[in-house]
Amino acid sequence: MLPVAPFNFDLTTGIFSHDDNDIATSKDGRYSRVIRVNDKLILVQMKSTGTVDKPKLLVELKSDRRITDAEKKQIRKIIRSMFNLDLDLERFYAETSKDKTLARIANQLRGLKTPTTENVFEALISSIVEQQISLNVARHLEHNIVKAFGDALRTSDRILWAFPTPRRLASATIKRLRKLGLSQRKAEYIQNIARLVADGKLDLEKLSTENVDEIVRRLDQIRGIGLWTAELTMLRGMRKFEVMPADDLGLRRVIAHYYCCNRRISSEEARKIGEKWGRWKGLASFYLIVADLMGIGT
DNA sequence: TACCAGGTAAAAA
DNA sequence: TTTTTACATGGT
Repeated sequence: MLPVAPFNFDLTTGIFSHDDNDIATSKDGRYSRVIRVNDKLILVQMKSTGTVDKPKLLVELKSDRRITDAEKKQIRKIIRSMFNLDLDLERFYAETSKDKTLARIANQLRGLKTPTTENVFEALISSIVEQQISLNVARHLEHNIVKAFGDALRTSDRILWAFPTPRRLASATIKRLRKLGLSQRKAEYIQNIARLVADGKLDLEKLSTENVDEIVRRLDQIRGIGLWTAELTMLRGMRKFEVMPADDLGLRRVIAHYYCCNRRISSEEARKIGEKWGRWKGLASFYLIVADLMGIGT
């Protein structure tokens, strides 16, 4: 499989997958995760056989059921979309090169592509879980949800989990969700949204083809979704690279770190700083967050 | 021990 | 209309 260059496979897969992760693992240069196609769980294992500037991926599929050619094709499409393999990063770099701080960071993170969730539903539910609480706690809760309502695939040496379907979460009781550590409210939000999606009353994939303002307007009408959640969902699940979640405390902290001498800044100030990134506000934000995470560029 | 953490909706003012 | 408060839980 050929990604659009540049693409740094190890950097991209390494950020959100670790050897001890139960959803996506990265070990010895090999990235593994489970993808769901036609209700079949398929283990996808990938490794890089190219370079950042001549990227090439080797993809292996495993399942206890037969995988049809049509499904193989579908999986390749999902992989291309999950790692944004068709995204041309050179355009992002070129169009934001006037910002020397970002340019320096981008140079060090060259080839980093933002991961997109397998479907919008996953991005939305995760974002709701992450409201207000620390990322550490949120990771815990998401883990609980996946293990309670997701599906497991046994591999030779471990168990990997696929994110719950809307149908499964729609059938979850509030009591059960609360037992996982969610607040009463979040349990209600999640159950409600899962039901809307499962019943076909909310088509998130279709919504993602709309423009940003329309998506915010529509999502904002749903209980439990505000601007922050809508923006995070668009960035993580809808490939809206122009969207910057400026209300986000973590992003504001990171922007303050690189642009405002660590002074606490408001979301308005963050948005103002983000203006210089044009249609790449979201991707630029992602780069800054990763840079901060890795301790790059002071 | 309290307080904060990558918000939101509902109550109160 | 604007401001305050409750909410779950792990870390400090």
